[in-house]
Amino acid sequence: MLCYEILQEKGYRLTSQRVLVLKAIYHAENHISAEEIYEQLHEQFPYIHKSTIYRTLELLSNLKLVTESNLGDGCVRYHAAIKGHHHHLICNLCGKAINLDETTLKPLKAALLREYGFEADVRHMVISGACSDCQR
Amino acid sequence: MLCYEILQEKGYRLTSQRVLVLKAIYHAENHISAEEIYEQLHEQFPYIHKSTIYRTLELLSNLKLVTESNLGDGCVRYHAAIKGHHHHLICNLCGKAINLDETTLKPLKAALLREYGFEADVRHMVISGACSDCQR
DNA sequence: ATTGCACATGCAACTTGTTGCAATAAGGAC
DNA sequence: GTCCTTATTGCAACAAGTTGCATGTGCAAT
Repeated sequence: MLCYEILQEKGYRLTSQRVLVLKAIYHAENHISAEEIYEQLHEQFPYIHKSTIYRTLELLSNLKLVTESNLGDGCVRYHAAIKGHHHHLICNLCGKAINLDETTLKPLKAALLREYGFEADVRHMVISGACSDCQR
Repeated sequence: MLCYEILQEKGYRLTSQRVLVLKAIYHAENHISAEEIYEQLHEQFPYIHKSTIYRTLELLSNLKLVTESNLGDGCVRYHAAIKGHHHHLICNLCGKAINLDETTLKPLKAALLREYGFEADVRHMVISGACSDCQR
């Protein structure tokens, strides 16, 4: 798996804890929170410490191997960067998360660059509001 | 001030703590965090408890009297809703926050409604990326 | 002005995430 | 395989925010 090589290339060590965190993220169906990763791993491998999970996620995030999203429920969720980008529409009322197609954001990205010279990183984009079911 | 009436109209009590929190938010130059409000008020009025601040902010936010924004620095910041909406472009590199004009978001809002039936609440919108100064 | 009651507050215990530091172990040199 | 260096980990103390509950207080009725 490429990620392991990227870690080593940059001089980071390939520890069993890091491999386990990467696997957990890659095998997760959807976005997964730090706490979910911790609970999942700690059950099988009780020696793994909470702080290690958080520090590993910070590292992987800095290396762009995983993507962080704050879906507004109070915890940051992680996703394997190699699986591609998602954007989310979060319903404030029922909590549903709708995956958003990248093309919908392209005009905005272009407008921000044109008008503000701002290179938007839409990987982190989360838009809250009301989904079609929850509107009156 | 209208806010006090809105509180009472909905059956909430007008306590000195709530008045002080509202004032702090209205008099703040920019967005202000819960902790800043707490420190500011606790200095003058030591009887005010941390949990009261957090609960008051949650209430005011639910009543749409204040707007929450997560600028990505780890804490939620508050802003008086009556002062109007801001949107932010946050630079991942230098941390600068650029105010974003509402008109730039209108096409996106329309597209989300058209394509997903999603009524986006752009008051909470924060877009991260790289500002013009920080791009190579 | 007084009373009663439900809402709001203060408090303390708790949860969740962070940090400093000593012990451990990855991985290169031999 | 063994040794050495230093990044990484586990741990424990800490920080920030949340929650349950007894006490206090706004405010409506009298």
